[in-house]
Amino acid sequence: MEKTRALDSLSALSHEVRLDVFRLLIQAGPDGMSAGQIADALNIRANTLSNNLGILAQTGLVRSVREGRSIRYFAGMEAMRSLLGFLMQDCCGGQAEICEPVLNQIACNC
Amino acid sequence: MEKTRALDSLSALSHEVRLDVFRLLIQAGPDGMSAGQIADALNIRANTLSNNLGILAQTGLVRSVREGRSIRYFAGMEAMRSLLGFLMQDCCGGQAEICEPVLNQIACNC
DNA sequence: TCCATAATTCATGTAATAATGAATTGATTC
DNA sequence: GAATCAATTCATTATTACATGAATTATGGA
Repeated sequence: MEKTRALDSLSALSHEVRLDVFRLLIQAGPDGMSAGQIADALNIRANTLSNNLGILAQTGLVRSVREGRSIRYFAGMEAMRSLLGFLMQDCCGGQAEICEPVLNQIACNC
Repeated sequence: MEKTRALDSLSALSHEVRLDVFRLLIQAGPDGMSAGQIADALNIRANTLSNNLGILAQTGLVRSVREGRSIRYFAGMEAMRSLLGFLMQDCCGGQAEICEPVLNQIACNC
């Protein structure tokens, strides 16, 4: 992951609504949730949520699929894992072999 | 980890200087680096760096120890690990047992 | 075709963040 | 105890992000 994307990802998560949305989708797992379900669950206005979903989606931290007149959102586990990889890159003074196998397991079967 | 601290941590990392500093300290490992060494390595003014180290330190993402007239900084691996735990909490629709053992290994022997 | 629902886009006023120069605190050495 | 070096604090200015109300696009059903 390049630095610009890491910064965008971290910036996306450093906002209460977006953090709540991301964690909700993490917890929802493979089923995901529609925008309306997210708005109801977190009590957020539709346009505010839409803006923030867009910001998360730009980073890959959430993905979306249209289903009829709804749009279903999912946590982007791959983006999450590569963000963690970037943060921990060359950890511990070059002994990367200690950390990288761990990070490779964050995929979490979702 | 409570949400407020997670937001502060993510906000701290979503800034180019602070992200560079954090990753540099991750790479430096257990030896850490003095503020002056960090400033030299990243070509940052002393007061700018000091402000940003302070913001990182508030979150626990960096720790510091005075050594004579220098101050030595380290990456705060424990804070990092608990941030990841918060982000991934109750991952995958309640099947937390898939993810938590992985996160517990991020400690990375540093 | 017309209406209702789901979600997004746009425009605006407000508030939070950041970089810099100057001054200050703390620790060492002569 | 004066001088020096390392790091921090303070005050100012400029930039950026945010929430909201109103309008718009897209889909499905009557």
